[in-house]
Amino acid sequence: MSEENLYTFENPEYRHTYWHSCSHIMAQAVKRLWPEVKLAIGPAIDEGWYYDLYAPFAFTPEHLEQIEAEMRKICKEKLRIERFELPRDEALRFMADEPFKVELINDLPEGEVISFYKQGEFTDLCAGPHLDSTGRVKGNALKLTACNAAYWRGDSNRETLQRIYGIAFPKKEELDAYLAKRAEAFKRDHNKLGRELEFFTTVDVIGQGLPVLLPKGARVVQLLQRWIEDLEQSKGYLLTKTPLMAKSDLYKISGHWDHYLDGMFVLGDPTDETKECFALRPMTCPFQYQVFLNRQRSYRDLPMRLGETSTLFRNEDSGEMHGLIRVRQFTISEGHLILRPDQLEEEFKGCLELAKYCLGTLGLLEDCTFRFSQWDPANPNNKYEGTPEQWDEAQRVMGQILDDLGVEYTVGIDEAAFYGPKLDIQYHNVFGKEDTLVTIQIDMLLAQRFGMYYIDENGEKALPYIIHRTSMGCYERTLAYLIEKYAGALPCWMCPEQVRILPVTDRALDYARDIEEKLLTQGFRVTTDSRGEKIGRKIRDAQMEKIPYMLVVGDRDMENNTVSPRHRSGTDLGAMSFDAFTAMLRQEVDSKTIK
RNA sequence: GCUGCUAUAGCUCAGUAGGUAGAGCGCAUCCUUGGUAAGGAUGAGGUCCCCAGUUCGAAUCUGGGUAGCAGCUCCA
Repeated sequence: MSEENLYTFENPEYRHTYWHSCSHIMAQAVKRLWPEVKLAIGPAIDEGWYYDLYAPFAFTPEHLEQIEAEMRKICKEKLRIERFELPRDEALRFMADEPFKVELINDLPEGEVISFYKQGEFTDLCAGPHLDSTGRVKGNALKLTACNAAYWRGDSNRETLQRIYGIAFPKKEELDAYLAKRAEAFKRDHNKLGRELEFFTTVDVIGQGLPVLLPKGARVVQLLQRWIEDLEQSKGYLLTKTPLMAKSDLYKISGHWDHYLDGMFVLGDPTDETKECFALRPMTCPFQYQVFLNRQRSYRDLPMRLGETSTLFRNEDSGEMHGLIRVRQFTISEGHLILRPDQLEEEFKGCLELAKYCLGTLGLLEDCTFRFSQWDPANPNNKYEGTPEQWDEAQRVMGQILDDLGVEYTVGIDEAAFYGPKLDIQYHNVFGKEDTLVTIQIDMLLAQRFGMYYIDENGEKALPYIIHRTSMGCYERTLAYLIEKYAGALPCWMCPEQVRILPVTDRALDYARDIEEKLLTQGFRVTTDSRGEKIGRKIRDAQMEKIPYMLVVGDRDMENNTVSPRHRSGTDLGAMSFDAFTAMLRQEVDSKTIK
């Protein structure tokens, strides 16, 4: 970074510092307006900053406007921002009226420097760094964007604070551009667009987290499912179909009863030992293992690759549901590979390549990153199965494989499954939020619990390694991200309606029906707009519904026996023969082209 | 689960200091219709989310649910 770029927004450190100073200005403004408000923490984040506050009232949009106005004043006052340090006891006395700050100071390790930043009458406990003056912040290019709840120290057992988010730029135009971009992203929100375009809906009497897939959504999921099942067949996977529920006994063997009970829908009374108790399955593993256990297996049977389009049920807390992304019932391209140790690396590689191929074909891979999710050795609760030695071994093997494959990843501590480490493929959506799309896990524990031995080449019983994996994650979530990625205009091959025929006048209706029939016969998804509306209206409606191709047919086409396709992007492809059109469409569909 | 906000026609929303409701778009019928984003007329549609309470009377006030949204916490 050259000298002149050091203090520009191009420099992430400067940007961070700028936003951090904004958070102090915001806290100062709040303190001026409502001195009784207590301060928690106020860091810079990827986009802007927030400050967590404890107030005896709830902040409203009107409050935020007042705070913004006061912030502008503070910017104009050009207060010098000065750093100073205090010994611990003085620091505690200085912050005696701020209980959260006191807790922070008390938690600082012995010998740690305790620094403060002062601007005018306001001083905050802070490690810095900061700008040198509040005058550096452009008052008319800042905006408080939201106010929400947040737990003190991220702990749901502690105080609920109010978190005010803000964003700022050096120039007003940049702020306006940012806000406009954000508004655009909201239009792509699958939860809004997916409902508008009739991919799914929710019904209050069905319940939270249980979306109804409407014909369009159901068709997309079916097409994805067929594609994945065929693909997995071509990779040597065996298809299974296992029950959606089982007696509690199964989950007791697998460990789900001990580690996942809160997340399960239990049918019956688990405390009544005289009656059978069932539970809907939250994962497929213990069911699919029964396929391996069906008979004695030889080392020659391995690798055994099992795949299943598997519907799962997880009893999420009521506040967790979100559109198609977080639901209580979902269907995943699930699978387990049962392996000899010497097959682990190659099969893991195969799983990773398959997932990358699937996400790449969908066009989602470019927005993905990889996370090596590990256990937390210091985790005080009983979240994980197995011994530290087993975990170290599983993570060592997985780390080795990832390095051998040259996968660039971040490490997520305490993100592992209860039975083993994971490679998570994280999708970053239009709002910059991330979610797991695909996960590939190594499990060195459950085989033993289920007694899944095979006979090795020496005639001895041996424990296999197991990979839990998915090809493209769960269908509902993937559909959500496809809607956002393409703003509803899905690639033609997975579109519920690929072609809409638009007769220019009623005279062309029979001709349109004729073409529709022929396209249907060839396996394309097509409808005819037979409404007595003018052609411009029909085109507008088809475009709003993001139909890939419109076939406008009128007298001219009837005379010449042609069709006049028009792509949803606006491209008019001109008159062509029916065969030429279907050949083009067939090519696009078969190659899964994205356009 | 926690905090805050929200719920009126298929959709987007207005409305009433408590007296059973409106607009635009959409939908249906008829007319119109030769070409790239809104042709016309007529009409049908509402337990104003649900259940209690207050009241002569509740869509409106109060309480409790349910669902949706934002975020936190948790997760695919």
